[in-house]
Amino acid sequence: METRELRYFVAVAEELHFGRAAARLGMAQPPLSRAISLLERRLGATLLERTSRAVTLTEAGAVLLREARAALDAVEAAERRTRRAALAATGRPGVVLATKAGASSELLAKLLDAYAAEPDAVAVDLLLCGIGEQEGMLRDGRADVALLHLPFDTTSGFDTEALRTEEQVVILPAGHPLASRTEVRTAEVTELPDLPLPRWPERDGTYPEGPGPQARDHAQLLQLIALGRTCWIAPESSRNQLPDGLAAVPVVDAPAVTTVIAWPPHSRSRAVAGLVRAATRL
Amino acid sequence: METRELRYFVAVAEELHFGRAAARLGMAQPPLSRAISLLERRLGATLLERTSRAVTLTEAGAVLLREARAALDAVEAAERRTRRAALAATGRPGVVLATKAGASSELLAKLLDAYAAEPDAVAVDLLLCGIGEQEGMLRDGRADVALLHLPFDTTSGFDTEALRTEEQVVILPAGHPLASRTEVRTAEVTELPDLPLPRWPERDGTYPEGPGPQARDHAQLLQLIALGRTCWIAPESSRNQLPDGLAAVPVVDAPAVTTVIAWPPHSRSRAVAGLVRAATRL
DNA sequence: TGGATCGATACCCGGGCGGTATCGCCGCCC
DNA sequence: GGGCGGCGATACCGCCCGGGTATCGATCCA
Repeated sequence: METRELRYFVAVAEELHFGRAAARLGMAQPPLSRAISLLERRLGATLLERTSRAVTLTEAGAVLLREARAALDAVEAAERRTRRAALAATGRPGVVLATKAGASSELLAKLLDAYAAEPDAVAVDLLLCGIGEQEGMLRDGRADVALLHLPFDTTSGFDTEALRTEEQVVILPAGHPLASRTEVRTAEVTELPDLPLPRWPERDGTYPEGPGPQARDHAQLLQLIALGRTCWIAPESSRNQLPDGLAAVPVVDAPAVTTVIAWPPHSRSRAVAGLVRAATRL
Repeated sequence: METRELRYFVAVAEELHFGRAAARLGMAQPPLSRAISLLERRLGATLLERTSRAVTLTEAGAVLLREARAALDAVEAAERRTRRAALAATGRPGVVLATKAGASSELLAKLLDAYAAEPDAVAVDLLLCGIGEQEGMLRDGRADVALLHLPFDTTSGFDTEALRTEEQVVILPAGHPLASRTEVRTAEVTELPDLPLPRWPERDGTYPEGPGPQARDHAQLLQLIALGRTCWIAPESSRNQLPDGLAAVPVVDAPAVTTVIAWPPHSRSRAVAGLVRAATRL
């Protein structure tokens, strides 16, 4: 199987429409139809059920869609990492660290300092990601190593080392009734009619429906809380950078957040190894 | 990048010789040379350093070799798993479980029994592997799920669930001086001049050099021990199936062996999920 | 210095991939 | 209910690219 065929199949399987898939691939519809049916013949499997009105995935098609995405990610990663390796050999070497935009910068700063102190440290390029984007970055080679936050992110398929576990707090306007409490429960926070939880943009840039205000980044969020429009549950380390006018109260039944450093399992890069070593020594 | 190019590069990188690589690929040498240099041009990276007497990998080439192998495994897995899914849809569904040939069958039997009792259980095809082969089987789709043994196997890149941890024993002829001891240390076993550890075949079928007798499988090994030609360190569960004339003595400083069930991280198969569920309930 | 080895280059050919035109099928709507 | 529109499949065509043979050029060894 060639990656071209996999790309074609993924396009059709995602669009469930040969015409649109062909447009997305920048080609005409007939050769795409042919390529798919040839693929089906070679695999000895029906991947798509077509009527002239609708295209649906078969069981085998669903399997191939999952596996093809993983395979294409691996091929893309091969290409990107090779390019980066070549660049590193003849120029400035570096390593790409993916981290959640707006996450506590304290641990990150300590990590960067500790790594910079290593004898063979190279430049660390930070890749600030939206929520849950880091895994894809690692998988397709845009990043070499990432900081993930359990249980929100999944470490599935990566090698990891746990760095720190912390409880969560709710961040409120200082004047709010709950702000004077010594602790709260999750239910009390999520059901506050006056402070609905904010809405974050999806991958496509649109916001989900709901009562909460729209927030695009960490700074906006803090502003919205200060204005008394929303509240937010966050790891307790975010207390350290809390501006005036905001209060943090422990949420006793919220799951503990574990920060882990993760890297692709076959990574043999000195830089990644160095970062991991520095991280575990923190 | 097309998988064809990756296959070409891996062949050359492994052989470090364009002629031999071309022969292995069943093609002539000139188009192979062209394909590689085209790949290098497109990547903007020198992958191989050639003199007319020797070919060596560059830094970038080494990266691509590792990544390309992983990517090709993923593509192969996509193909195999799709074929199996299609087969399962129109015939007898099944799941392939890779396990070490000659490992303790007791845990395996319990697992198979527990899974068979599940309401939607399908047939489990056993794939008996040589030492350390299971990981490759999982990676390239020849197996759907595997039983691995830490610390000998690595679970890198898979999702896992630990099933059991056990200490190790040394298996000796019953009449041997050590057989009456209540415990021994690793050094005492590995340095026995009268019972050198056996040699296992490599991937290519050849045996490493050494004093020990050659063994091909578990039965042969037990025979060799009974004959007083060798000894062997194994998990204590192997005591259960020990024939007459053999004795087992705990090795106090040998690492504990953990049996884990492992599966590819993006697996969504009902059968794999069922097996894992059954395994964790043991 | 000549031969052997090995990768690169030059040139040619055929198949496969992508394009256009068109068909066949099936809902839908007037 | 028949015409129409949307959609995937088929037919056919042209061209590019991947693979083949012949040969060159460099390097090492005798």
